[in-house]
This record gives sequence, C-alpha cells and structure tokens, in this order.
Amino acid sequence: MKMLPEKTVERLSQYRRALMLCSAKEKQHIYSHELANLLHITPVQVRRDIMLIGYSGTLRKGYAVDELIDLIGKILDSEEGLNVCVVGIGNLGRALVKYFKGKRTRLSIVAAFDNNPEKIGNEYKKVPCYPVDQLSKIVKEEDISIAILTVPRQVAAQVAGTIVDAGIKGIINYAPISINVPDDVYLGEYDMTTSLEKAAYFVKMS
Amino acid sequence: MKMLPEKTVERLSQYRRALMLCSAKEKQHIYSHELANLLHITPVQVRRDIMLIGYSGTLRKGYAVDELIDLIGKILDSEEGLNVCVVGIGNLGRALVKYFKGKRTRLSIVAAFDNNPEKIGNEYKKVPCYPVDQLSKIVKEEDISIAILTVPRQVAAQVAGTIVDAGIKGIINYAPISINVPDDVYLGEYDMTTSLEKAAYFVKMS
DNA sequence: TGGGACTTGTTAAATGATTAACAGCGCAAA
DNA sequence: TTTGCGCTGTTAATCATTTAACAAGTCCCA
Ligand SMILES: NC(=O)c1ccc[n+]([C@@H]2O[C@H](COP(=O)([O-])OP(=O)(O)OC[C@H]3O[C@@H](n4cnc5c(N)ncnc54)[C@H](O)[C@@H]3O)[C@@H](O)[C@H]2O)c1
Ligand SMILES: NC(=O)c1ccc[n+]([C@@H]2O[C@H](COP(=O)([O-])OP(=O)(O)OC[C@H]3O[C@@H](n4cnc5c(N)ncnc54)[C@H](O)[C@@H]3O)[C@@H](O)[C@H]2O)c1
Repeated sequence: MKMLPEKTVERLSQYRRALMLCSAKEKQHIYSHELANLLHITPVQVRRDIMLIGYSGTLRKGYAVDELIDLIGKILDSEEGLNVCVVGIGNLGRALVKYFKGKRTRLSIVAAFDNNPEKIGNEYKKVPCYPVDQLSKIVKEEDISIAILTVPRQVAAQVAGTIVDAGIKGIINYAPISINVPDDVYLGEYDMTTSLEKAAYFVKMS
Repeated sequence: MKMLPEKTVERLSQYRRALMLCSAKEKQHIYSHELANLLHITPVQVRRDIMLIGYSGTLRKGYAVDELIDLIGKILDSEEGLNVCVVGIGNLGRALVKYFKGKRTRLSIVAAFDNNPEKIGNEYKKVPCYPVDQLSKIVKEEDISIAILTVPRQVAAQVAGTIVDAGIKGIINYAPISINVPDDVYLGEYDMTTSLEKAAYFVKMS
C-alpha cells in the first residue's frame, strides 16, 4: 500500500484509541459521525480517511469497531514491533519513559542515554540508562529504530548527528531547535515553546 | 494587523529564537538563506513570512537582526504579558513548570492546579499549587488567560470544561484525547502518543 | 560607466488538505 | 411493494500552504 498523508496517519492513531474505548464498552459498530464527534472533526473526514485505507463499512450500520482496530493496527504497526530509545533522561525524558513504558506492545522503549555520570547505570521504570558514547553499539544490539531526543538545545544538533550515524531511522525532537537529518530518516519536531507562543498569539488576537 | 497564518506564527517564534542567538553573537544582519538554513526551510519561505509581517530588509545586506527581533516581539507578545497555569502537576506538568518558569518575560507560569492533596499547597519552582476547585477564583485573581492541560485522559474533558468556565482564552492540551471548546477559545492539541505512532509508521514505510 | 552577480519583494502556479455535494444502497414504515 | 430517510463512498470544489518565477534594486569590479 502506498504512503498515506501525514494528517491521515495522525488521525488513524487517534481513531484507534477512540475505537479501543468503544470496544471496551462492547460497542460493535460505529457511524462516521460518532467517530467524528469523538475527535471533534467532520464525518466526511472520517469517511475519507477510512476510504484511503481501503476499508468499507456496512451501509446503515457503520463501521465494525474491532475490524477497524485490526486494520489500523496492520497499517500503523510493524509486525515485529519497533524499539525506541530516549536520549537525554532529564525531566522531560523521564516523564516520557514513565508514560510510554509498557503502554504499547508493538512500540517499546528499551534504552535511555545520557552523558551525566549520575544518571548512567540507573534504571527508569526498568529501562537502563547507558552512556551516550555507547549509543551506536546499543542501538545495534537492541535493534532500535526510533530515538526521542530530549537533550538541551545547545547539544541537540551534535547528538542528533550521533543518532543518525548509529543508523536510527526516525527521530522525535523535543529540543527547541531545528535539527538536520538525511532524507531517509524521519524527523518529527515538537517545539513546546513555539506551541505556547502560538497560543499566546491567537489568544491576544482573538 | 490582520491574523497571520498558523504556520507563519509558528515560524516567527522560531525565527525569533534563532535571531536572538545571532544577536548574542553580535551578528547584525542576516540573509533570508541564512535564516532558512538555521530552520531547515527554504529562503523563499522566510522572505514570504517577513513580507507578511510587513518588514523590509536591506537589499544585498539582508535583514537587521535586532529590528526583526523587536518586530516579531510586537506581533507575538502581548504588551502587558499573559499569565499561564498548568493543570495537573504530574510528571509532565512538573517538567513544563521547571522548564518554562522564568524563561520568557511576557509569558509567565503563575499557578498550578491539582486534585491530589499531597500536591496541593506545594510549590514547584516557586509556582504554588492550588486545588482544582479554586481554579475559577485563582484564574480571575491572577488574570490567567492560558492553561496547559496535563491531567490523565479520563478526566481531561471534564477539567477542560472547568477551565473554559473559568474564562480562560487558550488551552494547550497534552492529554491523549480530543477536547471540545467554544469557538472563541484557542485550542492546541499535542498528542505525544500520536507523534510516536506517526514516526513508527513513516519509519516502517520508508 | 556598464556588466554581472546577488538579494529582496511579489505575483503566479502547484501542491496538500479539508469541505461540500451527491449518487447509491438498505432498511423501515406504510 | 413503494416511499423516504439515513448512511456510506467518491468526485468535485474550496481553502491553506508551499514553491517557483522573476522584476527590480544594489554592489562590486573591470
Ligand atoms: N521540560 C520541558 O517541559 C520542556 C519544554 C520545552 C522544551 N523542552 C526541551 O526538551 C529538552 C529536555 O528538557 P528537560 O527539561 O528534560 O531538560 P533537562 O536538563 O532536565 O534534561 C536534559 C538531559 O540531557 C542530558 N544531556 C546533556 N547533554 C547531553 C549529551 N551531550 N548527551 C546526552 N545527554 C545529555 C542531561 O544530563 C539531562 O539529563 C531541552 O532541549 C528543552 O529545551 C523541555
Ligand atoms: N508524561 C508524558 O511524557 C506523557 C506523554 C504522553 C501523554 N501524556 C499525557 O499527559 C497527561 C499527564 O501525564 P503525566 O505523565 O504527567 O501523568 P501523571 O499521572 O504524572 O499526572 C497527572 C496529574 O494530574 C492530576 N490530576 C488527576 N485528576 C485531576 C483532576 N481531576 N484535576 C486536577 N488534577 C488532576 C494528578 O494528581 C497528577 O498530578 C496525561 O493525560 C498523559 O496521558 C504524558
């Protein structure tokens, strides 16, 4: 199947979580407008996304919740699962480890890295923290393909280089600076300072 | 001045930070392609954004760094400054308080809220934590206009209702569920689980 | 003094994403 | 049966954003 639009992928992740809540409540079918209400989007957007992934609902009954969950899983998840590491186990890095550890079966945080001797050797929720010098080695040993980057701004670019060199295929950057990666490495940048300033602008202008 | 496009606002925040680093290095002028390189975008996008805010550079010299910083400040910041609160002072909420407290002068975190008796009454980086029942009262007393929502998924919708009722004008939601707010309240949703699943999808497909 | 290399500002085209419109089917009620 | 409503699937239109194209101004140097 060919690549889906970014926004559709984001919504698929959200559909799945909403659907899992429905499934837990024994709800077996759902209409596009119900799913739309859960995400606060329009029903036609839901139908369009579902069309893009090649699924069909039942006319006048809606979509079969469990079937749709499975299909989204086939699209979003890797069969074998992917391993993730957190680089920079400060306040944000620790919050992420605590939150994600054990949450999803097909996506597991297996290592943390830092350069602070006080942190190296510790475990956070059973995730071991290694020195950043060993990143390349551990990435290969543990078959890690995604890195979450939560180091200070000043060193983010350099550490990102190390990560890319280690062969990682996706980086999620929370440092408030734009980093540069080769075309074949996925990069998601989430700048919380920008998010806050953006909110302030629209509040001011409203 | 009329409302700028969302993406332009995001980049303005990033231009400003990049420019402040330049200013600290005594760099007085900057070309569109230099600024573009810092953000890993195209020079024409930089020029277009700068056109939208009505600034003009000097031909063959580029943009005056300090002037541009000032102008972006006039656009993004509120003159009097805006007050911000964090609702749900768990792992993520505490990381945000520690990070943002004192960072920007025109945007200050002045209060935290929680419903856990062990947290109420504490201070985090001198930011006092109040019971969530007093949200409405404190929001008025402290003139808070933006809330960062970091409570568990299960209660996010309900707490968001409380926040809106208190008269807050912007919400930044980090809970992994979509919330609903009136049209005149700005809403930014940042779902880290989705970010991670999205990265996994594009790594898998690459 | 004139040509060439650069850089900005702006308009126009292309791309990407959302929304509108509607055909078609299925069920329910008459 | 037939009528009509409600829902899906899909195409077409709209809207937002990025990218391309280029005119015009400036500087440098021959
Ligand atoms: N905490 C937040 O809520 C927040 C908000 C916005 C942005 N950020 C950004 O996220 C990043 C992390 O924030 P934080 O609050 O967790 O900071 P932090 O200082 O608590 O953590 C940074 C961690 O990175 C480690 N580190 C430093 N240099 C390193 C290197 N070269 N290699 C490996 N590890 C290294 C430090 O030892 C520390 O453990 C920063 O870039 C920050 O700007 C954080
Ligand atoms: N920690 C992360 O890195 C991370 C990642 C992705 C998503 N999130 C989301 O962010 C939110 C916060 O995550 P966290 O890790 O900080 O969780 P947490 O459990 O550490 O913190 C939640 C806080 O909210 C408080 N709370 C609970 N009910 C409340 C109520 N009704 N009113 C006010 N406060 C209340 C709790 O007392 C606690 O202090 C969650 O929705 C989580 O799904 C967090």
